[in-house]
Amino acid sequence: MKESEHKMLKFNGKEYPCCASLTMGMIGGKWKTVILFHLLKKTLRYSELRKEMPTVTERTLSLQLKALEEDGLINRKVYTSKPPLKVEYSLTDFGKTLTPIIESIANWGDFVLENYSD
Amino acid sequence: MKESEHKMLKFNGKEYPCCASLTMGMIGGKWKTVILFHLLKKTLRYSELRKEMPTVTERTLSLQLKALEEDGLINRKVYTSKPPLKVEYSLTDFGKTLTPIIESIANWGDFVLENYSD
DNA sequence: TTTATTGCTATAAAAATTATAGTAGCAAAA
DNA sequence: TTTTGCTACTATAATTTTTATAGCAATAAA
Repeated sequence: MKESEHKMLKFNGKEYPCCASLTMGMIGGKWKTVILFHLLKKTLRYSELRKEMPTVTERTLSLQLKALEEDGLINRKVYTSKPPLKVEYSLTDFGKTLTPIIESIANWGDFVLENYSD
Repeated sequence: MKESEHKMLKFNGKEYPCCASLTMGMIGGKWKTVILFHLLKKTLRYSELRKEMPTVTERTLSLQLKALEEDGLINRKVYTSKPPLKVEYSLTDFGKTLTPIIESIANWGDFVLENYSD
């Protein structure tokens, strides 16, 4: 089988070479899982997310929120059209199917800190 | 609490704002989980990995293999110093602790294809 | 009146990824 | 015997992603 004949998986108009890369295409951005991790506990406003993730730039946060929304993983709700704005982000039902993955990713981070530190 | 006072987690000389970002720092490269996914089943040579991942460039594959090695997740074994070379990559014991995460990432990709396609 | 908050966007620089081509020593095919 | 291919990569440059820094408009508090 030639390289060009490698079977590609298609989802949401994008192509992936395997099931793992499909998942990573949706949650693999540097900050996407961190966003999802915080939204797991509760709905958060833009400014609340920013406080939870002080090291991410606003541009990146905006872009990743948009990507997550486009992939149907989170909802964006605007409560007032005039300033002060109130925008809330929450997991969709589809996004909630990621819960076990996000939790195990967070737990592995804790596990590493406890067992492999220095 | 000021932004600058946000508690940072330290591991392997790098700093992360939360446990999820620590994990993603190690497996969050665009192709790292795909590499790990293939090594989960068995040890593979460089050329075998390349065949499994035809859409990744060799430079990126090399760089990500090096990063995974530096983080202690995979082993690199050279069998002959003169050409033809034989280089094998395998999971370390530490890398194997990621098994449930990598598997759930791959399974979620399959799940999405089965239940949310078109 | 100055400062802060809201949820972002504009511009430019840095970092990550991709595209393309090339290396050396050996083996098989033409 | 010349061409082609295999091994595990590296070099250079282009593109894409992420970061850094600053700024917006409306409102409210100091």
